Amino acid sequence: MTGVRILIYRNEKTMNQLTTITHALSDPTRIRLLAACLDQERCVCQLVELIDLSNASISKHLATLRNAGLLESRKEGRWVHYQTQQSPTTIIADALAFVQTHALSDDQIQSDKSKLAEIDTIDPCDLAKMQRTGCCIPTQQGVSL
Amino acid sequence: MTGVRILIYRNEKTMNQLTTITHALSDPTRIRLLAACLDQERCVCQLVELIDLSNASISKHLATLRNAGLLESRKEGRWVHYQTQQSPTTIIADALAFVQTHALSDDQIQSDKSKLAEIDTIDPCDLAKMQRTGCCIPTQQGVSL
DNA sequence: TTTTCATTTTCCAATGGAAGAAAATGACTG
DNA sequence: CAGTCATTTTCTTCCATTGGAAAATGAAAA
Repeated sequence: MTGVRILIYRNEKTMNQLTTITHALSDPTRIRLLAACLDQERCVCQLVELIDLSNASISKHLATLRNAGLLESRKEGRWVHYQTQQSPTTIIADALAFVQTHALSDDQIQSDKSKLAEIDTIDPCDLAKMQRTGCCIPTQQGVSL
Repeated sequence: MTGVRILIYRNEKTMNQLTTITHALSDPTRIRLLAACLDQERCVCQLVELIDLSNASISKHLATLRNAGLLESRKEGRWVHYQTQQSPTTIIADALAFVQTHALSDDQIQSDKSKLAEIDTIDPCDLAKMQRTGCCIPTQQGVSL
């Protein structure tokens, strides 16, 4: 058989997906949220605790990241858990790698890491209650946060 | 000497640079401009010819890409030539590679490639004159564009 | 079933980005 | 120097995005 068919993929939605992803990555709050979910799953109330914005705003930022395909969410009762896309296409994998490579040296992201370590020591139910009531919850190590 | 100093770079401007770059990449017109400059230097009038927007808009988009560090410009008399950053930092190199890898399969970018090949056959002075006067310039192969 | 509650959506005000027209720049040309 | 001209900047308008408050959702708990 002579002659070679070269198949060239032309995808008219490539641009759309590309700019949806870069737009999702163009906001510092969303970079912080993504970085917070890079190494482990986080529930919304943990992310609200991390970042000083209303839960409505955090929720919208998370939706933007999920719609771009960078995060995925899992519902467990009343709680929603977010983590980075576990079945990434190459473009998503590359975008996540880009953030992983270039965001972690940022001071804010570093201090977020520390605060997340603290947040991890608190029962999410207590976290949510604190956010609801605006009060601190006493823990074994004293009063948290 | 015992003890190891581990130097951790903490850069408070990392986030700023990261989002400046991703914001520059979050617009289809800017992706097209960047893609057009990936393989060779282009002057503004060539890019205006490629994309159906005012020269003012093109100029502003190019400035955004240059301010992000993705493009660099070279002035030659009244003409300004743009090309991709020739001394890229790692984040810039990664961003350019991201576009190179994921934008080229887009239909619009593909047809831009074809049109750029046509544009390359035209003397930039004629191009500028066409844009000035709104008239076509006859060429050896007939009437261009 | 009614209440509680974590999260999302809706609504509105404020901000930011993108577009073109026209003025301004800065450099060649006569 | 005056004129021409490629490009950039300014100005204004329009549309998209962000943020919080409050209503809506939907799932557990009482």
